[in-house]
Amino acid sequence: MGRSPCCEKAHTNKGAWTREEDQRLVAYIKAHGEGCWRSLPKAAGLMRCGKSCRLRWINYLRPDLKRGNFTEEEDDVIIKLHQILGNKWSLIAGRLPGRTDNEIKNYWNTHIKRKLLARGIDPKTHRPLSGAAAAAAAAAPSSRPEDQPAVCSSCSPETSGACHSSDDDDRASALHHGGIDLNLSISPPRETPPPSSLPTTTQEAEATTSSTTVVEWKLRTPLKENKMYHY
DNA sequence: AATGCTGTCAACCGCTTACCG
DNA sequence: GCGGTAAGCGGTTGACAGCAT
Repeated sequence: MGRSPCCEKAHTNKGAWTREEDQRLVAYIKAHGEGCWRSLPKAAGLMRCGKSCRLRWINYLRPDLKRGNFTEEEDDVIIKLHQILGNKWSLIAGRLPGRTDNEIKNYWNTHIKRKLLARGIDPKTHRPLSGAAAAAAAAAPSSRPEDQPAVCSSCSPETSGACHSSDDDDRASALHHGGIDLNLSISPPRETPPPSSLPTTTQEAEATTSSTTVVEWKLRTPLKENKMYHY
């Protein structure tokens, strides 16, 4: 006895989404809101499974998404949160308005991991690499003081990786690391960014002015911004 | 110009968790 | 409390773009 499939695979599209599919999904959600993902594809006239629709909406079409490069501040927050939370991408994403778990996960795997390794830090444990790995890292170009491990000053390198083992200690740990209040209390993720996190770039400013504008901007976005489109 | 390699990231897969009757 | 279903999550894959040779 296996799991029942999430959808009728024989009659569903897979792979990259087309512009028309995006438009259908956006139009449906704008009209009816995010409801039952399982029934949404049929209602919206999409030959996709609900999971696929949900992913497409959450990771690409949501109007409150912030596109573009991660800032140094975001990098730091991700590193600090990962040190505390581990691979809990959705929790990390919840602290970075406009960023998705998938985006952060990809960014971690492609950029931050390498950045930490270059600093001689094990991206899994956030502890300094030992032996040959450390030597190799030492030869790497980035060895500035500000590039030193994101390990709290009161933790020794030997203990930093395991110094916050208790879940009950998350809040204290958040305050403990880097001196920033990460406020890890549980709250509904993906909320609209607070006024204090107003966009700074023109594009971001445009992206927060209206949902319609953003969706239209995304659907107009050239191939470079969305290389998976096969329009 | 052609080919191979590498980096990026959207999308899929399968497992876990939450919810409901 | 139990079982079924839907949603959520994290790991992985694969297509594409750009760079190096």
